[in-house]
Amino acid sequence: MTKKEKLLKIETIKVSCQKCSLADLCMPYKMGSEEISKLDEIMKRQQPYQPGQHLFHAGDNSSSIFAVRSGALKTYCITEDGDEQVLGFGLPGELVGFDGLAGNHYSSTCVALETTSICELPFHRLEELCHSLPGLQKQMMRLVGKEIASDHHMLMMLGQRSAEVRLASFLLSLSTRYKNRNLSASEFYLPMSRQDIGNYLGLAIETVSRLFAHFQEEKLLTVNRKQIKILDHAKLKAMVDGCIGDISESA
Amino acid sequence: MTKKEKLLKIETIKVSCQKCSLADLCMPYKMGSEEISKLDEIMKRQQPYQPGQHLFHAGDNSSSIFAVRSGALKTYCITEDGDEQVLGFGLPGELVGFDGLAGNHYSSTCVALETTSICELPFHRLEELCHSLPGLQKQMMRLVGKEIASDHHMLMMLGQRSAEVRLASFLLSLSTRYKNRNLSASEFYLPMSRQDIGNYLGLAIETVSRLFAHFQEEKLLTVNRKQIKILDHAKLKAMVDGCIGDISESA
DNA sequence: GGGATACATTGACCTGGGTCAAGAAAACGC
DNA sequence: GCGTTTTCTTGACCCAGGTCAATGTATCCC
Repeated sequence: MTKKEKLLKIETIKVSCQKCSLADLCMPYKMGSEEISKLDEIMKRQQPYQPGQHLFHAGDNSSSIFAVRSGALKTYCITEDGDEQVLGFGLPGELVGFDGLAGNHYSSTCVALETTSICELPFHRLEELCHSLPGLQKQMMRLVGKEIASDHHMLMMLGQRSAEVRLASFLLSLSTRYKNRNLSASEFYLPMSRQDIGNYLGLAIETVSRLFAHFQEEKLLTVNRKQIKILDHAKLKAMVDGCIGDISESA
Repeated sequence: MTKKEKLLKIETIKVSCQKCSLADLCMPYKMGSEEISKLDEIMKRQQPYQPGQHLFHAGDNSSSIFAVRSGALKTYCITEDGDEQVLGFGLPGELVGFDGLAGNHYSSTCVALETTSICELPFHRLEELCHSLPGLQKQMMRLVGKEIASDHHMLMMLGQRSAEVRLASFLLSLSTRYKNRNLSASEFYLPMSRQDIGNYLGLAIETVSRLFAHFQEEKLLTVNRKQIKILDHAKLKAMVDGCIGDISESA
């Protein structure tokens, strides 16, 4: 919301999918270079979003899928009595807005957590293109399937896992996702607040805090505000296992 | 698993999508009649599944989407330590198997709860057909979007709702779905066990039982084993509201 | 720099719903 | 029909994690 980051030099606005370092994680994955350049043509790129700025609100007419180039997003719903349920986070190379495919409007809301640059893919152009590009068609299905599998993973977490396991699983998921983006798997920055983490995992923020403290005592990791350093990946993994296959980001 | 229902006369095996009473809820929704007849051509129809018989297991090579003609399905995952998480139930006119779109295999398992007749739509044929039929393409996206929205609804339930609200919401969802199938919205049969309900809603079966008892005391409904009669739809709705928009089956 | 604001941690306490156990009532199989 | 098995209900007890409250610590903005 503030302007502190306005000075941040954004040099990523006009990069084609072809040259994008995230191509392997994103829409172009496994598509031919001719297909990718057609994809490029329909892609809209704009000024980056500022923290707190919304990509879309629940109820908005839906028109596009959004790919994250840099930064981080949060998607959530608002219940009728006004509270929020965080549905997920969007990291670079990930896509949001699939829920808009269902009808004419989004059922969720999406907001930038930090300064975030975005590539926008209009539905109707995508749809057209799907008819001529079998690779894109496949890709859309793959991504949508991944979205569904990821939701199922969360349902398992919320349905049967202890608070401890939920947080461990969340941290490992972030770790894997950063790793796939060629960032450190063991040291990373949490783009979201404790509030968001707690809400996402179905826990009170106090519980999240206490678990971080507990994990530190156990020498599993160190936390300093939003800076995480994972010390014992294996032990965290062991906590989560006997749980669920690691779905995170196997592509 | 038993054979008690084997004698049940199934007269629904060879009905075309054109004439199917569920067409408005299912894949053909809003498609032209020429499109539907092409859809019909790729549709496989088989002998009905018996209770306990599986449509697919997690890990199976994925090849099809399945539409329920009659009966009921349960989809679930198995965690590594062997317990089950119910992901949802398939009623007539609903589709399962979308999670198989992600890769080469299903990530969930699907089983018949009662004698269930099924229409099977092979992916590769669907994909081909999508290229020539824009209506089908749209429809696939719509259905997939609905699947995602429904998962999001469950995440909200598990993330923030009390046991009472979860069960009320579940019953209302069934009520709406039966109503859309021209069955009674106020009196219906639960095709799943208390175990399945509890697991699905993230509750112990004892809690489910107690809530049913409690709802009866409050004159909200009557329960007799699996037979439900809703007496005060409004009050149930009120419990759930201040919660979430009814996503059930608005199509 | 400093006061205000938002976010995070920590402690004390409490409760919703889980667990364990026993019994009732269907459904099943012969 | 009649044991057996499975499913459901009900009661007694208990604990993981929620709530409330106080304190600490960045960040913001003038």
